[in-house]
Amino acid sequence: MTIYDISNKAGVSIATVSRVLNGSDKVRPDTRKRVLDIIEQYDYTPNAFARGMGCKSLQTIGLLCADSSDLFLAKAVYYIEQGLQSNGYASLLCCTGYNLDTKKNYLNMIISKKVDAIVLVGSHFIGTTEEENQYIRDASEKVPIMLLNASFNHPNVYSIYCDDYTNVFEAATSMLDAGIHDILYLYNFDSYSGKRKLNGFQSAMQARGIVDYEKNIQFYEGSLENINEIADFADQISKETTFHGVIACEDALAIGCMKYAQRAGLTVPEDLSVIGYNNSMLTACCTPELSSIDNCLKSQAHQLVQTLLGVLAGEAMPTKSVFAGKLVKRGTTKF
Amino acid sequence: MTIYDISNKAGVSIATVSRVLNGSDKVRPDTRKRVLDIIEQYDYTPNAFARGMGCKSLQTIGLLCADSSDLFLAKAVYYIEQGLQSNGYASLLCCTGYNLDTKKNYLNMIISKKVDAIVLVGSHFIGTTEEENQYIRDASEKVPIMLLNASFNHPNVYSIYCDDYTNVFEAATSMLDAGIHDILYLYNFDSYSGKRKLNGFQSAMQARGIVDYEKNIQFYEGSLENINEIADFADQISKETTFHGVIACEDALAIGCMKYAQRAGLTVPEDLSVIGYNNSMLTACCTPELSSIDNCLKSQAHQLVQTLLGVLAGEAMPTKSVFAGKLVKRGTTKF
DNA sequence: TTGTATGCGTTATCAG
DNA sequence: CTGATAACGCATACAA
Repeated sequence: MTIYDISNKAGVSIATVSRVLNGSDKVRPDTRKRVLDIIEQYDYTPNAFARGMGCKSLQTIGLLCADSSDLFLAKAVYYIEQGLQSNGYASLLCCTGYNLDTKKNYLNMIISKKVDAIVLVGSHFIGTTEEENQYIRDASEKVPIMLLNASFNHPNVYSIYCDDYTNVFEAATSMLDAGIHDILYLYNFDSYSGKRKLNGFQSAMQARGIVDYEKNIQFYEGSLENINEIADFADQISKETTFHGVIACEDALAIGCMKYAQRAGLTVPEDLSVIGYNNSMLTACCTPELSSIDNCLKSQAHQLVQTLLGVLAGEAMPTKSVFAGKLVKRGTTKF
Repeated sequence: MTIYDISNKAGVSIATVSRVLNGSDKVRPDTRKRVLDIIEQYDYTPNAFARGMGCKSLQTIGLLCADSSDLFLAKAVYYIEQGLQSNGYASLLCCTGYNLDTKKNYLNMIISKKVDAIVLVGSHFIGTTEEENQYIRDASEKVPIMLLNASFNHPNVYSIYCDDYTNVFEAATSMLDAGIHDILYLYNFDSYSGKRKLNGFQSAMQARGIVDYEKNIQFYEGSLENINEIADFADQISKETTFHGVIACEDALAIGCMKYAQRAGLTVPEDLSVIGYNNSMLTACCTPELSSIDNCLKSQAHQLVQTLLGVLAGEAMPTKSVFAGKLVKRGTTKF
């Protein structure tokens, strides 16, 4: 079924069919109805590729996400897709994995599909060196780039993120204020956001004149899926250093530490205070419930969609939208 | 940048450029190199739409998933995408939501993009009536349809699933054997898989001559994200009926029940035995750890990809691949 | 081994 | 309001 078949059966030209398809008002009502009936009858759908050749907007946004099975990223994707969909945009979602070259390839691939804009979901797409980020600059020449939970200064790149630095800084400071000076900082990514969080921790330690805190900064490279493995890791650490508080850059890491505490016969929060990050559903799964930093993902996603719509409408929009997160206090902290 | 620009700059015809692009061996090495250099230099990527017009395979598979933020579905998508990618296929992922019409629209949309096959991730796409499933039959006329965690009899439709019926039947029977006769069955979806699980429970009850078990079958319609809301729900139920065992069709529901037990001062598993479903990371997040039915998602995903590759290669492949799940016993059961 | 010409299914620009 | 026709960028049979 092509537009030609429909035009034949309806006794009109393809131009008229095209007009009906695209909602032009310059079609006589009865002609329109005749065409629509044929379309309905033969269950005709225009060929997306031929349509794409016309070079106009396809009302499609490219979504790039490192790993759709990550709790945080999956939720982000969900919010953004819903927001775009309710504004008439379809989403093209690609999971790139964490390899830089793969990310570049996917980005090029998705641009070649003539998307109206690209959303990079999560901070894994921003590297540290100029060179690592060149592919983003290149892409921004062609379409607007939206960043969720990351920041990057460049024309046609819009950043929406949460002030992770301050969040961790304040959480760490609260813990110090509560008299806990030996804090374990646990992280699992060197992404943009991961670095900001780490810096927040370091600054808080320095500001209070804590020395030797570097030995309590630990990188976990396993999977977040495996809580018991995280607990093992915490157990290992406990043999080399002491800590009465934990700040983790992911809720799963924090819960792994709670499991370690339980195994070691420690009581949370009396013997060990724990703070997670993302304020995910995991916070309610453990006992006591996990205190966690909320980086207001939902608001970020909403702001991202609004900004994107504005950009596409040609309006001037803020290149940076920064949200303040907050520590949601539950049972794993006593302050 | 088009194929014409490249051909001009390289001093060859577009046919030659096309051959280089598509890896034809009928190009002289030095010619190939010249073309590749120009392509590299101008960072040229072929237009995906023009390419798609040629009507051949685009090495792309359409993935439809109701909700990418669902823990189980997100993981399924991840496994499938990885499997396809490592076999040279790109994935087009769409999150449809749970509305039937939306699902139909997405299915048509994705078919119009000339995918080589479609994977319906999760059992939410299979309805009970002939009519509800007509859209799947229609789609199967055009491309192979792969079902993950669901079953549907129709030519060109391939089902990969776990025997949910037996899994729940056996779990319930084990609980009955352990002397627990008042079992709460908690579920949140009437999907294909949801119905099979429920049937398994009902059969087990009937087989043992348990009467009045229907009042202990409860449907939870809230979000799985909110564990405390699930606990509230369980609390409500406990006021109308008594139960010393819980079987839930999702780990999150089971954990909600554990939270209820904790609030009510009940000890798990002494006062209440709990079994979840999916054997997800949540099982390790609670105390005691949750016994859960493993529906071997990873194996299902692997089998799906292998079957799909076979189908696309024109080989005869099994229309049904059924896996046996198993109960992974942890701390919430004493049998 | 390389080049030429045609078709793919739309949209958009003209005429009428 | 409607129709004819030219792009759009690429793949490919057919020629050379």
